[in-house]
Amino acid sequence: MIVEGLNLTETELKIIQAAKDIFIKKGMEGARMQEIADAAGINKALLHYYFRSKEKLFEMIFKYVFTEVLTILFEVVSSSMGIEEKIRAFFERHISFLKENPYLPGFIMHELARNPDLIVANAANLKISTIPTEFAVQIANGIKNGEIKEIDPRHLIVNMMSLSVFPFAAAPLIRSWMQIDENEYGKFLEDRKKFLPEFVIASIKKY
Amino acid sequence: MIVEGLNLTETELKIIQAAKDIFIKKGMEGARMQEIADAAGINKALLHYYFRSKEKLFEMIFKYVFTEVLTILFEVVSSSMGIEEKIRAFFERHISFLKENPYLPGFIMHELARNPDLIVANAANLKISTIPTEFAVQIANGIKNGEIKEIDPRHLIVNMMSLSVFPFAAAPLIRSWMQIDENEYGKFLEDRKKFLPEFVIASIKKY
DNA sequence: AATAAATTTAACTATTTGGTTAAAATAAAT
DNA sequence: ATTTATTTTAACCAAATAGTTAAATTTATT
Repeated sequence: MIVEGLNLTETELKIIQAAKDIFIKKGMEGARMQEIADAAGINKALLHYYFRSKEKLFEMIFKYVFTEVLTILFEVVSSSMGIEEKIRAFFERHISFLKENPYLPGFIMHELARNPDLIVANAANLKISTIPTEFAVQIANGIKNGEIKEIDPRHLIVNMMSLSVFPFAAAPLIRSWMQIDENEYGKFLEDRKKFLPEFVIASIKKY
Repeated sequence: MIVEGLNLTETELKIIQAAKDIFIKKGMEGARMQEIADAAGINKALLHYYFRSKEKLFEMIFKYVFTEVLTILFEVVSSSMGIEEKIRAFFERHISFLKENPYLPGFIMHELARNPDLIVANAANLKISTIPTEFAVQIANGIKNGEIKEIDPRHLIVNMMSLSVFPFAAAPLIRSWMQIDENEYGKFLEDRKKFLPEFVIASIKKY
């Protein structure tokens, strides 16, 4: 899974899973090696026996998580659907993914702020910039055909990301404002799966 | 400024300003007392002489920053303008504010994830939930009058926040994707001041 | 059974860091 | 000039934590 291709011991897997959870929840600086060892059901010595240092372990986890996020993120956008269908699919899938990984947005943003070079090192490999090109072309065609308004595809993509991600990154804040519990907030997020596509489509469609 | 009402020594001010900058950039756990002392141009002993502990200092800074953000955030929303005017004013002012405090969104989100109780302690005092009520009523009226579509005001507000805040919290990521420098990204954000109001208005207006 | 590999135990090192202390030095107030 | 408040110096303490080590123990391989 995480290590490209090859074989992973059961122990290595347990470590990686534990490290992923804890790093994502607490960040690189907040995470404790002892805590990771405990969560993996092993001891610190063995943890260092498998992964030399906290940094190495973190970099590996970050790389994997970062890749996973970007994949989910652009998978739909670069698919073969029509624009409206694509927008609907994006929010459906992206919000579902974030519901299962609610701490992910906060994690990535914080680690990015702490050490922006993490991207330079990772993003470079990950054909980031090339993936959404198809979508940009699609938008351009839509504009030509008169189906949609003249719009900068970059703004549109950033908007879709914003609308999808922010409510997860700011969840406790928004919940406190709305004065609802986690369960109710889950419904609110579920609502958005239907609401957001209409919101976005309405704003770019020509009448 | 930060301490309600009263007199602040020049030294106290220097400390508070330094602490604010460093806490916002590095977070509570990432910040170092030595670094704060250095940035304030004093020494650690004096820093502790004024502010007993890191926690006390942090809590004070957080409280202030949190209040500042919420104020800016809801100031426009609860003003006396019409809906469209209000939406335009919101993005104009909010994006301007964030441009001057680009690390703020990441900071607040991270600290909230780390310790959600920070809100319970702060948000309670800050009439958070009451402020945007006017806006909700305004939306409700707009719907009745047939000016705008039926829309949950909560979604609208969360959307406006998302569109405004996310590009700052995820700046390094987006910049890396767009392959542009800080200056160009500044222009992109400036663009959004005009683009976002149209985007939002188009999606809620009835035709 | 014998050998090798994986895991635990537990004590230890080194470093970082928040926080303290007491005395000396400087600046401000009277 | 004398007293008081502020600031520096610099050594120090205590706690947390990443990382190491070597021996013992368990588990898997042959």
